[in-house]
Amino acid sequence: MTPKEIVHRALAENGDFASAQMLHARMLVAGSRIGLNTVYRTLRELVEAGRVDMIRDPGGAQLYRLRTGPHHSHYLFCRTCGHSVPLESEFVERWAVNAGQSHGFANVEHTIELVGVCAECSAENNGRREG
Amino acid sequence: MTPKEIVHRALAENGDFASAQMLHARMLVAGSRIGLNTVYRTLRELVEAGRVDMIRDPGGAQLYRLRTGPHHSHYLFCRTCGHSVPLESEFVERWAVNAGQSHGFANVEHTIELVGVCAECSAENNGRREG
DNA sequence: GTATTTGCAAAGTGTTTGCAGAATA
DNA sequence: TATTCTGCAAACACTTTGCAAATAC
Repeated sequence: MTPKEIVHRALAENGDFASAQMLHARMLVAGSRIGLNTVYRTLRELVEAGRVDMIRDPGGAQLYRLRTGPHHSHYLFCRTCGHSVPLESEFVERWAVNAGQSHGFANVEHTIELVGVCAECSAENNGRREG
Repeated sequence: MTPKEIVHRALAENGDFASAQMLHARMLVAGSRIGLNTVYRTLRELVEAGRVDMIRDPGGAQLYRLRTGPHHSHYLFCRTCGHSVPLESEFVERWAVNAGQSHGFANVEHTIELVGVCAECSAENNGRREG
């Protein structure tokens, strides 16, 4: 099995966003002999090829997830369990393009991340308040 | 001059987004004796107090900028010269809240960053193509 | 046999923490 | 004197790079 396949499989089995190191650990547990640098390299390639979406952890770490549709998505991410939901984001896409154009900016890329607590995790914390 | 004043002044003089280390270097150059950890600490406090906006560099580094208005802003950031423009973002703000609610997420925070090349930098690169 | 790919470990980057000394009340 | 704040340097987490062995053509 080539590294690319190993990484792809790990992403597919994981489903949600995971860090390179998490994915690497899983691969090792699954019996694959693969280096962390290869995982990073492959993930970078997949991101560049548009087959994987990448977001940034609140701590700054990069998290990866197999892209579901043909376009890049923005996600709603649960800070408690890590579950993520792709969003219908056509509006913001357009807003982003507009904002760039109206200020004379070229080659505008955007990063949009929503982080909260999903319904399930909220339910578990019913009696508690955070903050 | 207290560290808080030093940091605040450096932010004010810089105007645009700058990393903690850049700001620290400036302070040293300006003759202030201050530690990098104090800069980080103070910046964190200012962010928590809502007086400074923080974004993330494409490389993951944290950049800080004195907040201009009463609310947090989103910015259009030039990847070439580092210049930033605060955006009118009421629309996305609402989109973000909506997206969170419609999926049952609570305490949703958002990160929205637009990175491109500003008009001036584009002009300088007229004959060139990137990528 | 040459060019590419891989894995290990070391280096690099940005940020946070531990602790002793200085300033303050 | 007790408390808080500050700076240095070390620790820390994540990512990238250097290099030799393995693989492919």
